Amino acid sequence: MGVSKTHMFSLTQNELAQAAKVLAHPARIAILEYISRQENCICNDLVDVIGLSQPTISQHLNEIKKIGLLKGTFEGKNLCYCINQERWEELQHSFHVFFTNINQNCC
Amino acid sequence: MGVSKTHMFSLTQNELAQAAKVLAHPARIAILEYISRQENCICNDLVDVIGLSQPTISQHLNEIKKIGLLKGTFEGKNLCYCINQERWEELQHSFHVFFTNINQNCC
DNA sequence: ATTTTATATTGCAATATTACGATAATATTA
DNA sequence: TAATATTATCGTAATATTGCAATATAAAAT
Repeated sequence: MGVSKTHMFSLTQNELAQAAKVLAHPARIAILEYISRQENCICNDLVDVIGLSQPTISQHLNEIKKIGLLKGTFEGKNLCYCINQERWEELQHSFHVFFTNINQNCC
Repeated sequence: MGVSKTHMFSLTQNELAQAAKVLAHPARIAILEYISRQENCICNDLVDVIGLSQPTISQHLNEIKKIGLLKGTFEGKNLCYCINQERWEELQHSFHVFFTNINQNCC
């Protein structure tokens, strides 16, 4: 039907899937990489760098924000997006656990 | 428009996004976790375990197969799905590089 | 050869995602 | 205050994803 039956799965499974969904678009990968390269974290040239329209970039940023990966000032001019280090390491850990816990000794 | 403008991004960015997309559904996380727990890699009870219909499971398995994460026998009865260890470690490495290369010293 | 068992494919409906133009909102600058 | 610059939101169109019923396919068992 197009609706993910999230209730059938564990919280951990859903959270990992949701994080993966945010990374599941090259624009969002590119945005995260670009923000991380900025010294001063003023990211108002994101539109020019990525090459998508301003509303689209805004939408992607919102997806990234929703899982808590960005922190900083979000209002007005000269807004300042930065990677939320704690959240970032949290996700990194989740992916790491997932990848290392998979047992591959078969076949 | 609903089409990802993949041509605007690097191969690395697209590949990571594509891998993330496969992990972006709790059913596929659950499927991978279940397969990895099986000793003998005979996975014909996946439908009962996951709780989605057989066609839906088949579809999800196909998504996982498409990025080379599964190997084994794929035809007929008693088919045998297993994690492709090499591919798995390749993806693990890609995610690891992505997570560690992000510079967070800002704000 | 027919039945049984297990997976794949097709077709369709419902929902989600991606993208952008138009416009609104907010803050800075002149 | 008016003009400018920057981001957010709304509305809409196109495409993708998710899920299942129905059906097809393939191998094994009877």
